[in-house]
Amino acid sequence: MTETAPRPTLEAVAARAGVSRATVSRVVNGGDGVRESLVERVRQAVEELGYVPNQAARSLVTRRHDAIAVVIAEPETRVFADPFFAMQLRGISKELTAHDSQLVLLLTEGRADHARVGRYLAGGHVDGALVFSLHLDDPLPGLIQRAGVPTVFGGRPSWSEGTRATGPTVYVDCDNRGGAREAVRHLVGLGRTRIAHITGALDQTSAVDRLDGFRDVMVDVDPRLIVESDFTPGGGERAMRELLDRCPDVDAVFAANDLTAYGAMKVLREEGLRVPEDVAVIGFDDMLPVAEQTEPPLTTVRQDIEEMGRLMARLLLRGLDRRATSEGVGGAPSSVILPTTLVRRASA
Amino acid sequence: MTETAPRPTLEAVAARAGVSRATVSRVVNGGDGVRESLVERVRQAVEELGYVPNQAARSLVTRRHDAIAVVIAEPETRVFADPFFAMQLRGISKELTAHDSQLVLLLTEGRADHARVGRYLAGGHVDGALVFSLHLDDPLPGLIQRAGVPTVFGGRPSWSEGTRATGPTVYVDCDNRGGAREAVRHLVGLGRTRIAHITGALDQTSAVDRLDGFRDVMVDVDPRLIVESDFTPGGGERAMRELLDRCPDVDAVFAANDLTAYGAMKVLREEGLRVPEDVAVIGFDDMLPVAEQTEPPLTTVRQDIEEMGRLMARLLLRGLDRRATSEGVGGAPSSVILPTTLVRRASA
DNA sequence: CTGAAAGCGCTAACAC
DNA sequence: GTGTTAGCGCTTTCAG
Repeated sequence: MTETAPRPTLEAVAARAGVSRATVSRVVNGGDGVRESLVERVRQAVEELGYVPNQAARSLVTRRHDAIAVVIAEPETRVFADPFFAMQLRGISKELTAHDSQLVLLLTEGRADHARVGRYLAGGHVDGALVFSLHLDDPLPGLIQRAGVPTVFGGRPSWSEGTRATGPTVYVDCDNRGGAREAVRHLVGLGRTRIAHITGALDQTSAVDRLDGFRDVMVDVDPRLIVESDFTPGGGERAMRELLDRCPDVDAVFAANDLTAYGAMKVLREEGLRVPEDVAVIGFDDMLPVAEQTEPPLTTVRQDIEEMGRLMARLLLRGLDRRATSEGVGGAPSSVILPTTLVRRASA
Repeated sequence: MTETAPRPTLEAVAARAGVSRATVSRVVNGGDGVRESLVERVRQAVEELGYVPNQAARSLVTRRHDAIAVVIAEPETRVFADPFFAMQLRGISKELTAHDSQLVLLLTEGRADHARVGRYLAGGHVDGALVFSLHLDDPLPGLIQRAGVPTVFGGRPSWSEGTRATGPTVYVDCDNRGGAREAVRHLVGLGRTRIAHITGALDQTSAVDRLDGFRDVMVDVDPRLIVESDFTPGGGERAMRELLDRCPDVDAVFAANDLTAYGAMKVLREEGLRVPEDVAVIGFDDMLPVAEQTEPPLTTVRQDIEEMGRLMARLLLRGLDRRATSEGVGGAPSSVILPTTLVRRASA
């Protein structure tokens, strides 16, 4: 705890530099159209006084805040289970920093918080929002779009197919379906014939898309080879047990993510089955702390999570800049699907 | 991307309710000292117009922002390796929400960002800061304190012993030393005699404190039983190998955190040693996704990370409120050390 | 208990 | 180029 000192104002700088407030303002905001000698004098005054612009005063007139909100709605679980959001946040943070914008983090837990977030966003405190819409039935994304705040979503929202009244939905995601296909094809290329899939939580589009990718390749798959799970290690364990029970002849597993694969491998080991000799295992995400630590190291589908975060921010900022300048130069930003790559390690 | 609608102002509400701006302002900010009937009328007008106060305008005059910054300085690694920060953030977020404050997240990577963060904090954009000072030599915490922003630190800062010119340093931490002692005593109670310690990164006070706790109990420990590591699973593996090499007779390991314990157990298994029969293992943190998933489940020292976050926020807010009202009621807030508890599972 | 009036610090037209 | 002049939307004395 320390004391707050009074801050010098534009006025003070102007006085010290012997110019008008307007001139100081111009210099502070880029300084074009001001004589070089004056620019220098103002700069010096700013320096000497330790002047820092008052953001509140500036926002009041510009109606910009140089701040964007990141909304993460997660009733509990996943935010902690894997470092997914931390990485995404880092990507977002980097991009915002480069753009001199601040990151306002809004974490919600349950409906009680929805109203609060809606109000905040509608309140015009931020220039835009980055929202992670994890569950199909989450009302929050809708609320947010209705709030009239420029928004980019992380992960394909469930309604992404159509166009809402408010305009096209912009989102960033990785190629879940294509990545899944590549993983399964790899398993097929290995000569495996009884290839199973442990799904993610099917109320999230990423899980649905990965399942679709699996089906794309395994067209007439024995339905018993698909077992529903939830993206967690514990879920992976339960699913693997069930799978082994239903189909003892399974010789490969494509797990919806690395954590699930980890759980599955644990069960496989307990059952005395060797990976990959008896059962090949492949994950999704390439969450380093997990994928490199399994035994054997996990073959998996990599998505560049940090880049996804960076891209979300970039898309949003670009949209904001566009509307700020000549409305409509270059067309509205559209969604981006990032490619995935198969990372071969030892498990498949 | 959507369009931003014009927002109703206080003026509009006043007109609609047939009162003055001042009255509306009073109602919006608590409404004491206003006749009940008017309060009602204003409330209704607010409702009908969907009025939301303009925070910038308000801040301009009140000089408060109802926002606090969370600064996380982490050159790379740990932020992702474990869900530590995610949990802490959730705790912070909950407390801030209850206090109607916003969370501005500042992630830094390296010195380049220090200036930026320093400027931001000094710029008076937020009412206070919550800072995670992870490394002993990090210049950022000092910078921040100098910026004159009320601050609470997460984890004991290295200089916590003395009092800085700016006043006492307030921080929240768990009882690393006591927790370590308890863990080691437990091992002793199990009849183990060759008890080793794999340290955390010793440029962090938490690692140093846990090591001290270990030493408190193992006063004349064979120095070969202490091996330095870095809080990561890979580090834990390397350390365990070295340990086994130096002291094949080791019969217990106290690892500086769960991730390290995980790495150590992996090596133990590879070497054909049973846990806990041959070597008992105990961790620190009780990071559920890790501790419950190891084989066998990990005995560990639990710290309530979310509560630490909540407490940091509470301490900061309390300090702010105090100075806002009658300066100095109840004395300056002081640091808090949260207790730890030993969670017995199967590994020790 | 309520209203009128004076800014908070800054930007953006518009003059000079 | 540079200064002057209006506010941005809100809170807060100060009268009434």
